[in-house]
Amino acid sequence: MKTAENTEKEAAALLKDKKVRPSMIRVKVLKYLLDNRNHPTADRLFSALENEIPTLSRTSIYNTLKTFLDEGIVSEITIEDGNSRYDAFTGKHGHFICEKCGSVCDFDVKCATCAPESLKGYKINQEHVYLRGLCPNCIKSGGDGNEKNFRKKRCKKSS
Amino acid sequence: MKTAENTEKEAAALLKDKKVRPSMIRVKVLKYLLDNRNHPTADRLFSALENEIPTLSRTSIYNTLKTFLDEGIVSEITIEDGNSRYDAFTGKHGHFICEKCGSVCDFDVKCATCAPESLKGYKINQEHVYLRGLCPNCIKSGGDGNEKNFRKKRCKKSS
DNA sequence: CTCCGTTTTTGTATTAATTACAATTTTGTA
DNA sequence: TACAAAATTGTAATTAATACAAAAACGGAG
Ligand SMILES: [Mn+2]
Ligand SMILES: [Mn+2]
Ligand SMILES: [Zn+2]
Ligand SMILES: [Zn+2]
Repeated sequence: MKTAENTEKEAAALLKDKKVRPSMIRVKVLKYLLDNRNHPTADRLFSALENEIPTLSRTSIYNTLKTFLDEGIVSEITIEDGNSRYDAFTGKHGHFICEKCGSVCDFDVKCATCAPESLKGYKINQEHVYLRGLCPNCIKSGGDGNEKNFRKKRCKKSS
Repeated sequence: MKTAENTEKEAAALLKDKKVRPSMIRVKVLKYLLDNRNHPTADRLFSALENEIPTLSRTSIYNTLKTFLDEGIVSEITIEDGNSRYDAFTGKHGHFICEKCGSVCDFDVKCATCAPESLKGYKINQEHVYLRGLCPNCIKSGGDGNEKNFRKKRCKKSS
């Protein structure tokens, strides 16, 4: 089975592999992302780790994520405006966001969108497929999914 | 041919169709989006229209866009974090953003991503396909597309 | 181990997009 | 024309993200 120690070592190894010094913060951030495929925001990462690392600062989270992005260790999910989320799972997949509860989950993208011929001459670095809608939980708990205005609200906490 | 007056009428008709009162601001915003398929930000819309409507306020742009979103008249493109863009072209298509110059262009999405079976029980309202990379212009003008750190900068003006 | 330059982390201030909200203006209609 | 409803505006507030410089931790040479 996969123990906590295991993912910690896995994270450290992954970082060394990419020539990123495996500092405590970096390892813990990457471990969190490997253990929790919940596509956290920077703020959620901070909240999740501030107990474990009492001196942690938000700036460190942003610095760490920027390093990871530059090295291709994580990808940024901009499915929601003004709240970037991060993903360390590198396999090709799409993201679904529930417009009511804000949770983001993965799904398989079957047919590649593949570079269309109308983009000849363009260099394509990343491909993202995003779906928006309602998750089963939110469908159950009222709301037929046709309400207007279930748009993003400005709220610090989001899952 | 399509005259300026024509798109103005077209915009007004589209609004009436959706039971949205075709006020001057609403018509001009929608007309701009129909005439210019450049996926403007709220700020770009404001800049484009403030001459024509000297009393215009940014809040009105935001209000207008919110109304349009609620009525499904435009869609929001969150391809870039912290800078929503808007699109009045409702046909199914994907968006490419150049990571260097920030321009956004359309492309045809051939094969539908279509609701995957792993999302049974989910209600899907929207589908977005985003590509990121370099446009031909930016490839020409130096930069092989493999630089690190050509990520978003905080800058008011972006095309 | 100690010294010293490099890297990482932190704290604070700043930027900028978006929202909240109340006041004002405009509009449609009786 | 008169009045209620809707649209527009201005200002203040919120908040994610960045800039930047100071402090701390690290790591190799001697
Ligand atoms: Mn994912
Ligand atoms: Mn488009
Ligand atoms: Zn939900
Ligand atoms: Zn470009």
